[in-house]
Amino acid sequence: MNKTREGAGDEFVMFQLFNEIGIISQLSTSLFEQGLPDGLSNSQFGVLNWFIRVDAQATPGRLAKAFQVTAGAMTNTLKKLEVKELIKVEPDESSGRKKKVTITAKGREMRNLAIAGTAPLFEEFARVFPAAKIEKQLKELEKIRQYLDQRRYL
Amino acid sequence: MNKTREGAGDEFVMFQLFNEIGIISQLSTSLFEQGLPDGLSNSQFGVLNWFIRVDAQATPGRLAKAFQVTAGAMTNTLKKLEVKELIKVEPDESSGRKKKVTITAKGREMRNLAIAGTAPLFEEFARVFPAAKIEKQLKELEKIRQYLDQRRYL
DNA sequence: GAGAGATACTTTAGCATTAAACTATTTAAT
DNA sequence: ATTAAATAGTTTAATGCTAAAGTATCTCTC
Repeated sequence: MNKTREGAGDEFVMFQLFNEIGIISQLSTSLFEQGLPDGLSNSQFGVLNWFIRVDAQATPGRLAKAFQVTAGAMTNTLKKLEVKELIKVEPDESSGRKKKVTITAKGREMRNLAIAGTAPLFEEFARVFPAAKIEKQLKELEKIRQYLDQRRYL
Repeated sequence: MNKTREGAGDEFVMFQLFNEIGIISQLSTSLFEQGLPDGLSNSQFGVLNWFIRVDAQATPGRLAKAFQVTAGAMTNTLKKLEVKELIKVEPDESSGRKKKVTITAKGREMRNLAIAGTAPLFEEFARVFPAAKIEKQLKELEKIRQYLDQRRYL
């Protein structure tokens, strides 16, 4: 969202909040990607990490929902990962329009490299920002995200 | 308690925070842009609004810093605005490599349309989220942003 | 069982962003 | 004065994202 906006207080604060969030998103993504292995983007890492943390397989649609991006965006990300052989994409037995996506051994290695490469950054943040406060922060932001997510289909 | 595990937890929370922030940034920008006048993007609005709220003129470099984007990104945004005649770009008297950017009358009108078009959204948010909490949130996020901003030049 | 509608995914066009290479101008140092 | 380095801005190539149009497949209703 955008910067300073004139207006009556309450609305303006919300505007500032989105603004701050936009900048943090940009800066943190940029910083994070510097720690990622050669050529692996934030989005791509997200997908690999999902396979380790959530489920061993998924459809493109499920992943798109998980990351709150459009199906087109996910198609794009998956294509990049497939070319690099970090994931495998197969037709789904149960339905002709679905696809089954899984992570490959090479994908797991890459994910571990990514974790290793970015760990120092997160350790640093954990030292600088008290976890208790961050957790509170996180809960509030989750509410906002949930509202936005529900709101978009209006 | 296992100290190692605890430490790992702290880092994970930070990871989640950035994740949540990324999604909110995406969703809020998308929602915000729906309220903008035809063809005006978030970034473009940001620049127009800056001229009203901060200063009547600027160099491209100053704007790039203000929005925490690269010079190339700002060049791109300014070009779009110039084509639409919402800003005017002139050579700077004082230096041959600088440029002087100002907003046009048309640009002011467009900015006002943008404010009008997006006001309902912010009113809605102000109704849903208590301003006091948002302000606290904002202050915490500002700290994180400041840290990130300082951290990036390391 | 045929047609309408929903669902899953892909493609295209357009916007944003970064990083890095490139031009041009100004400043500083020798 | 020359030359080297810093500064201001642009360009290019790559990424990400959305929205909207397009394809194919499944499901449901009549």
